Amino acid sequence: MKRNTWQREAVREALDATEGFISAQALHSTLHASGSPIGLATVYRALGDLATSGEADSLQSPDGESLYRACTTTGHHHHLICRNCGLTVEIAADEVESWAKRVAARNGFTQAAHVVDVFGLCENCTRLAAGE
Amino acid sequence: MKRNTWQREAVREALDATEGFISAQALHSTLHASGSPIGLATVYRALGDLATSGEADSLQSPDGESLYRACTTTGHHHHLICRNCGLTVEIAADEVESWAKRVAARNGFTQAAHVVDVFGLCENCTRLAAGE
DNA sequence: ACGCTTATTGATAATGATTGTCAAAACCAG
DNA sequence: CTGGTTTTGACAATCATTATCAATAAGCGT
Repeated sequence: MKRNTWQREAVREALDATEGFISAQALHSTLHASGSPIGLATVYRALGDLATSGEADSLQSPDGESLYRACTTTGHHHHLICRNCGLTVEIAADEVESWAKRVAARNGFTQAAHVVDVFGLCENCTRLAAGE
Repeated sequence: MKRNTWQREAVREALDATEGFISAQALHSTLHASGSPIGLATVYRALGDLATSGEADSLQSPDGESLYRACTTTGHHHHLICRNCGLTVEIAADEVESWAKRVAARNGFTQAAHVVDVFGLCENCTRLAAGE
């Protein structure tokens, strides 16, 4: 059975309160900083569970860390991420969903999961970069 | 200055000879198996260089490893990767290209790069998994 | 061909994120 | 409250990758 513990709540809340993606380590630090004695391993477990149950998104940063983010929408979706400031926009992509399925099927693949993320410079950072 | 060493050549060749993506560790093992005394650190360095110079593609596997692959096509393309045996199919995706551009533009993003990879089980591994 | 300067190598230590372990504590149904 | 399990958390273990640094070897000028 799945139990409700304050730890899991704490992780969920901390994640909700976070803008953009955050690493498990960083989230653990944040929690500690606000006085929670939660253990690191527990944060990993909680994040893993949230990701599995679809309540959180996860992706790999270019340097190999796993980053997590609270899902605002319930469905499956992808991200548009500013590589400079970390701003994240959730994007629905039915178009891509069906494409991925089609391509997988055409090649005999099953259980297709996909990683579709767009990195770029957001409007703001574009301006900054231009003026620099 | 950039020097030419047999080690770098060896890595390039081993990568060329490999179907699909391979991890640095695996490539090192392969090289060792074929009698090369090349060091692990050197394989990492060589792969990093190849990736930087655009002679190789790199991506992160879902479990955090960095995978490398010699570029066969010069153009931009994506991958369909078997998560069990590593079989890789290169897929062109004009559809996705234009989608990514459109989405980025609509949100004010510039310099959009994207990561679009589909992981699944290839025909073969699907059969194996089913019979298991 | 020779030596010299300096990039490169490679064995190993260090790092850093993540996962495994397992006894103690917490949860929830009855 | 009590019993049966799940969950926690401190810490060890793992695993990929990076840093260290003395020894080696590339490629230049001669």
